[in-house]
Amino acid sequence: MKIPSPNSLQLLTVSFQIHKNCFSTTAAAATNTNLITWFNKYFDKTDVYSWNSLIAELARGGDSYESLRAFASMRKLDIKPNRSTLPCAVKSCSALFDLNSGKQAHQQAFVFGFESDLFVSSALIDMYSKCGKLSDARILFDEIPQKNIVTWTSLITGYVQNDNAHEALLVFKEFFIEKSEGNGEEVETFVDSVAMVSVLSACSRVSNKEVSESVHGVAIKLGLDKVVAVENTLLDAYAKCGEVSLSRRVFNEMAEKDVVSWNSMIAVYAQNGLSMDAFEVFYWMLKDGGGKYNAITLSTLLLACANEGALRVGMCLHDQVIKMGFANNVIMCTSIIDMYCKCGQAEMARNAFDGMKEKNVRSWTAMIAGYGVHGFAREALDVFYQMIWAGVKPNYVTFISVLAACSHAGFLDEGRRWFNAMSNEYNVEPGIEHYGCMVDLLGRAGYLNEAYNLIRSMKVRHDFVLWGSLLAACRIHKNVELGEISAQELFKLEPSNSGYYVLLANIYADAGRWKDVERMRILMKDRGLVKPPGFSLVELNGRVHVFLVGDKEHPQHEKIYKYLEELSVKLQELGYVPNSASVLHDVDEEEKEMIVRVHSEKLAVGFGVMNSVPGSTIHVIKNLRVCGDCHTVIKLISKIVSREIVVRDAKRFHHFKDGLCSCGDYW
DNA sequence: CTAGGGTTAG
Repeated sequence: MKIPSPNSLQLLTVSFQIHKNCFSTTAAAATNTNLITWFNKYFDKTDVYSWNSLIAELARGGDSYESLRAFASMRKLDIKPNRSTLPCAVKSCSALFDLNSGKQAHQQAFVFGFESDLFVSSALIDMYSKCGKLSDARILFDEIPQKNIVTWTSLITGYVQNDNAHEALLVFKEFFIEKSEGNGEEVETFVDSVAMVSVLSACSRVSNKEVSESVHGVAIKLGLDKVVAVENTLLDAYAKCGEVSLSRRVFNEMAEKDVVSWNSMIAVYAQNGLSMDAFEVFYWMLKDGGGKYNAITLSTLLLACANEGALRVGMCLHDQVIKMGFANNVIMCTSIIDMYCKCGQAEMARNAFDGMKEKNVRSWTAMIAGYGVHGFAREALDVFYQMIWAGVKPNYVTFISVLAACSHAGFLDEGRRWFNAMSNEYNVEPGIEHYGCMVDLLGRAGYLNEAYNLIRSMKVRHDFVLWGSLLAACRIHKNVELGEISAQELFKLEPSNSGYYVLLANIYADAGRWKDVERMRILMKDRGLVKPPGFSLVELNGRVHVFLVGDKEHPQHEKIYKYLEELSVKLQELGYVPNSASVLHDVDEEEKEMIVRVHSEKLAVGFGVMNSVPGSTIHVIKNLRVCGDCHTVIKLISKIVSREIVVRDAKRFHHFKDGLCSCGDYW
């Protein structure tokens, strides 16, 4: 689980008084009642049209299972299906991912001579590709002599949904060229908005700006660029290749926006860490969008809260989820678990998790990952064992979470065991992330050479995560030689990430190699790199307070400095000596000490202690990793003031209590 | 009485 970096330097003060603005969940019943009335009055079991209506109506209403049952009953009575019967029946098979019924329907189509009917064959192509049988879909497609746009679209969508967007685009290109060669007009009548959406969804997965732009051009030329669904997919396609501002432009230029448009824009912002923008669009949606939002809206907003660590808003959203009747929605609950974990509330996450009626792999994984970043490896592994006991098959991400949990707590033996078991017993091949966890785990335990050899022996390609983990381990275990090797790799992989230069500089500083420290400083300067400013957030009474290094903006800053001065006397009584090694040595000793003393996390903790009820837990969120000196100080503060202090940094959670930290001083 | 599409979680 990656810990997001909070982005909001503004105060996130959100009041949530919008309970009336939501989609009614009780409106659906009416259509079913109508169907039953109709059924009792007019249904003639000997009439194929009656059956068709029934099958079609059930399929439209989303009850594919009943639709298929109706088809089976009809066949039992020996009523011959006509050309309208089969497409609906096949569609229901696709919706249920029921390959066997699909094959039977295919057989029926063959028997009754509808195999080459375009409606039937399109539905069959869709059915085979949704059931993962893309090659069968392709065979069917190739056998159709006169294809129409729906046939082509079915195949294109098939490729997209089977993770081959590249091939999907090639199919579209083939179609486009074929049609353009005859005469240009034919293409215009041939491509419709559904096809356009399908092609654009392929673009969004390929995530290449030029490709998306050229398909956008095609859409404009064909006059399809003002169709809402096309615009929505286009918005997504631009976002997926990192062009958030182009997404916003598409969004702004839309004449009409539907709930998908709003949700997509909110999701784009939330996924890119622009949480405030996500909320701004949401408020705009409430005002101008008719105020109708749904489960997906809430799910994306929960992600924004998770990014910011905005617990209060997250709890309001949770409340709203319950009020709107989404509490049993698996995706929704998983978002809630994720939000609570990233807001430092592992217990609340666990409550939400235990209350779930049904869980899927992702829900289990979210809980395991959540416990992991908190350093609660025992709990994470217990959930993992329960998951296996429940018969849920762990996937690639589950094993990342399990190994990450082990690495955050230093569970070397269990980490090794699961690293081996994942491929041997569960058929999941380790990828870069799993290796990353193992490097972390070995590095933490001091097996630096073993970690180094593991990286060197890897079959998968190298990555900054691996060398980054090793570099961090070298810092802790003061290994200059391997630290230099790791840093060299990292400079090649990510030359503009200032963090690596700072880490290596700190390793040199610890070894007293000041010339090398100076060399790093000059190197950073030459490459125009600056250390991003650190800031910390504390949420208090629904307001988020932001502290920068040496902050003088916060209304209480003078009081906080005074309080920290008082604390520092007590700290020194406990034997604390300021350690400024975490500061890049570009300032003289005295100034360094000053900077360390006013690191944002110290200010945030001081503020939290001063302004909250004695005995209550303090939650702080930091955008960078917590510095060594602050870590020591916060440990001692937790003892002096008898408070539990929870700090989320860029990598994990630290639970400070009674002078100790849950990370075991390794992070 | 008939086919194909867009947004969400690790």
